[in-house]
Amino acid sequence: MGRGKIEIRRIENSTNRQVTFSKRRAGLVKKAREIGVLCDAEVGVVIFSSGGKLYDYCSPRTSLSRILEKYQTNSGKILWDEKHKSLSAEIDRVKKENDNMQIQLRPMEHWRMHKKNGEMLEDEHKLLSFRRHQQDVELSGGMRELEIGYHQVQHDREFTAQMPFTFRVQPSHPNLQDDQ
Amino acid sequence: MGRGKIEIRRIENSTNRQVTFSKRRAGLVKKAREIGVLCDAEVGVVIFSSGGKLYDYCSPRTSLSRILEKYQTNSGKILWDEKHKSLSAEIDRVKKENDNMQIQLRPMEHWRMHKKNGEMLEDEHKLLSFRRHQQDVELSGGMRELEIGYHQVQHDREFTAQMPFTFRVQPSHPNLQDDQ
DNA sequence: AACTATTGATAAAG
DNA sequence: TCTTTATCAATAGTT
Repeated sequence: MGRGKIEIRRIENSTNRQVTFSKRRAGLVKKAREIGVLCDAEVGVVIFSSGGKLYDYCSPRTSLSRILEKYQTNSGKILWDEKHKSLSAEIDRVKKENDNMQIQLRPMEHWRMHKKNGEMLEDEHKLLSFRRHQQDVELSGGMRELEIGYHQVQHDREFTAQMPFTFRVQPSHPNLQDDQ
Repeated sequence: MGRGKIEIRRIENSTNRQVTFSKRRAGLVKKAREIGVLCDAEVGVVIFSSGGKLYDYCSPRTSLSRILEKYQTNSGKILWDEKHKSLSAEIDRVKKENDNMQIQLRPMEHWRMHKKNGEMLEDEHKLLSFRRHQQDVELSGGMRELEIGYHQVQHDREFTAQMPFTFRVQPSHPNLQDDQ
């Protein structure tokens, strides 16, 4: 449709190609809009010029995103394979890191439990801590080295901060079973 | 272009709409193919009929997938689908878990250094751990609950909420001041 | 960019 | 649906 018929093959003249591209791109988008309106269809168009410039059209009341979502569920094709793969790979990587840490944490977990269960009253907790601390002293034969480890293993920030080291008692104490 | 001019508005007659859709869809795809060849462009077209049927076209030597990849990098628009969102969310979640564990691990690392420094012998450590564990059992009145906690240590808050109240200890215990 | 002669697309009919 | 055909629309080449 023009002053003469043309073969459908790459236009070698760069200027002509550029001009034809502009004209036909406008035509394509117009057609896309028209079929959308006339036939109540959803249309998405993406065009890259030979220079790499991007143009696109999408029916109103939707988005390329939504159209492509529909495309995937309808066609079964996955358009995001690459991104999918890299995301999945990252998840695997981080999860492995996670597992490793969990293994390292395991020895601490029983210990940490106590702090968590909320069923131990504040006083009980203090007592237990105290007794543990004392055991540490007995075992190690001194306070100095253990203080560091003690504070850190405890892991309960508030408590650790509050626990006074000045507050030592004699080596022997009733234990809970004995109490009853 | 036809036996008469038509307004560009939804064709109410269902049959006409269907027929027009078929014709114009073919026309649109033809135009897409032509601009691709003539102008050395890449074109992707996705069409959904009002009945929800999918049609698409894509320039040869590429794929919708690749075109859309290019679309994203070029436009900066994100066409993520739901799966991607959920994958990204999972990455965030696992990474946070990771961070938490790292914080928990920190004290153990100090502790290990201790060990390396030779301030605590392996046997001493084992003994201490054992005695602590024993105390735990005594205090809580059993292992069962501990096992539960063991698996859930990571999710402190939820865990606290879930923890059954069955395993309380008696309210009265010697307090440290009284001991003396 | 506009113009316009021509071809191309297609609405309606068969 | 498919084909035909009369018309309108798109656009190649020109200015």
